[in-house]
Amino acid sequence: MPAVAPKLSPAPDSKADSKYDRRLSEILAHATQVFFEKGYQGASMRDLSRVSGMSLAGLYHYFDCKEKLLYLIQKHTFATIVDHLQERLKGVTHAEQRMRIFIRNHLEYFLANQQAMKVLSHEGNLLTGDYGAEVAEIKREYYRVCASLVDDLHRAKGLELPTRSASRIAVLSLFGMINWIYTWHNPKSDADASALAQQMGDIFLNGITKSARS
Amino acid sequence: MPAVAPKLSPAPDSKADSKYDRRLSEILAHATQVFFEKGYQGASMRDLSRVSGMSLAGLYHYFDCKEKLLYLIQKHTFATIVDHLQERLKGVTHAEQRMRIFIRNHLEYFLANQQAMKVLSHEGNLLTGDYGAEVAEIKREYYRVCASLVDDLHRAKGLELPTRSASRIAVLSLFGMINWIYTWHNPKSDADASALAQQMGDIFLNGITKSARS
DNA sequence: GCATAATTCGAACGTTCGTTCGGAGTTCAT
DNA sequence: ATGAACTCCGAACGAACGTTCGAATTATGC
Repeated sequence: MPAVAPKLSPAPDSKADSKYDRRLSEILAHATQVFFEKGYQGASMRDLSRVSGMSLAGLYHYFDCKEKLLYLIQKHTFATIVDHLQERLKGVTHAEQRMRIFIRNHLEYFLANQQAMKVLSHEGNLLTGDYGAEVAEIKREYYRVCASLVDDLHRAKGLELPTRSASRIAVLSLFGMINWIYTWHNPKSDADASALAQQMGDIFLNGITKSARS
Repeated sequence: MPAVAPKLSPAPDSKADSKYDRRLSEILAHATQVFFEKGYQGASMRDLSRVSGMSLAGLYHYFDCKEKLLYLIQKHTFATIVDHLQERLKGVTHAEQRMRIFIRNHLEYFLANQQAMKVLSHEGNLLTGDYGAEVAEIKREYYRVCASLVDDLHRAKGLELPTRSASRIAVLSLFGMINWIYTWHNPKSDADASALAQQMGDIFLNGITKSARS
C-alpha cells in the first residue's frame, strides 16, 4: 500500500513527525540535492535512488510521482521563508528597518539553503495544475508583502506613492537582484549574507527613495 | 554526408548565407521557440521536428547533436547583444549616458528577443566542455564591460572607486534585475523596454552613486 | 510467538529519448 | 542527359525514462 500516511502513530502523536515523515524528509533533502545539481527535468529517479541509497521502487512508497517531490520541496521552502519573515517583522515598525529585514531574511535563507532556493528559483514555473497554483499563491502573497513594504517606505519618507507599475518594477527588480545570486554566488569567495544584504539593501533603498536623476 | 557545410556556394558567395545557412537559421529559430516553451532538457527532438515541420532524421543534416543547437543559439544571441552594445557605445563619452546605454541595450534586446534571451538566461550553465567554455568567455567579456562602466561612473562623479567585491555585487545585481524579467514580464500588460530601462536605470544609478544611507 | 501492517526490493512494464542508417528525391554544372 | 552533390525521410537502434507489481523483509501490537 504505497504512498499512504501511516494509519495511527504509536500511541500519541507527541513526536512532531512519525518515522514515515522523517524518512520522507530525508528523501526530500536528497531530491533537493539532485534537482539542484541536474535540474528537475535533467534529474532521473535513478539518480535520486543512487544518492539516497534506496531502491527505485522503495522510493515510491513515500510519494506518488516525481512532480510531487518538486511540489513538496517548493512549498516547504517557500512557506518556511515566509514564516521566518513574519516572525522577524513582528514588532518592528520603522519602515526602512522593515524593508531591510525583508532583504536580509531573503538573502540569509537563500545562502543558508542554496540548493532548495535554486530549485525554487530555477524551476519556479514548472509545476502546473493544482500543485502549480498552490505554489503560485504563496509567491503572490510574498510579492504583496514586499510591495506593501515599498509603499510604506514611501509614505514614511513623505514621498509620493509610486504608481502600481513603478512599484511592480521595483519589487520585481529586487527579487531579480536577490534570486539571481544562485547563478553566481560562491560561498568560498563571495561576501556572506549580511554583507550582501547591506550592499543590495543600499542599492535598492537608495534606488527607490532618491528622487529621479538629472 | 550529414552536418557538413556545403563545399562550394553556387558561384560567388555574394549572398551572405548559402541556402544551407538559411535553413539552419530557420531550424535554430524553431529550436529557440521549443527550448523557450519546454526548457532545453524538457524539449525533445521530436518536439522540434513537429514545430519545424521537418523529419527527425532530416534535422540532423544541419547539426551534430541537440547540445550543439543550444550552443549555436546561445553564442549567436550573446554575440549579437555584445555587438549592438559596442555599436551604441561608440562615440559616447559621458559616463552616466554610457551606463544608461548599457541598460537600455540589454533590456531592448531582451524584450525584442524574449525567447532567445530566456534560453540564454535560464539554460546559462547547462553547456559543458568546449561549448560551455566559449559561451562563458563571452559572458565574462560582457561582465568586464559592465564593470568598467561602473568604475568609470564612479570616477566621473568623483566618488571613490568601489572595492572589487562591491563592484562585483553591483554588476551582478544589475544583471539579476534585468535577466530576471523573463520570469515575469508580460508584453501585453507590462511597461516597454524604454520605460523599464528608465526605471531600472534610476534604481541602479541612484543605488550605486548616492552615498550609503543613515 | 504470532498475526498484521509498514517498509523495501528485484524485475519488469510500456514509452520516449537522442541518434543513425540506407536510400529516395532534388538540384545543378556540364 | 548524366553523374555528383545536396537535401530529406521512414524506420529502426539501444539506452534511459517514470512507474508498477508481487514478493521478501522488517517492525509493531498483542
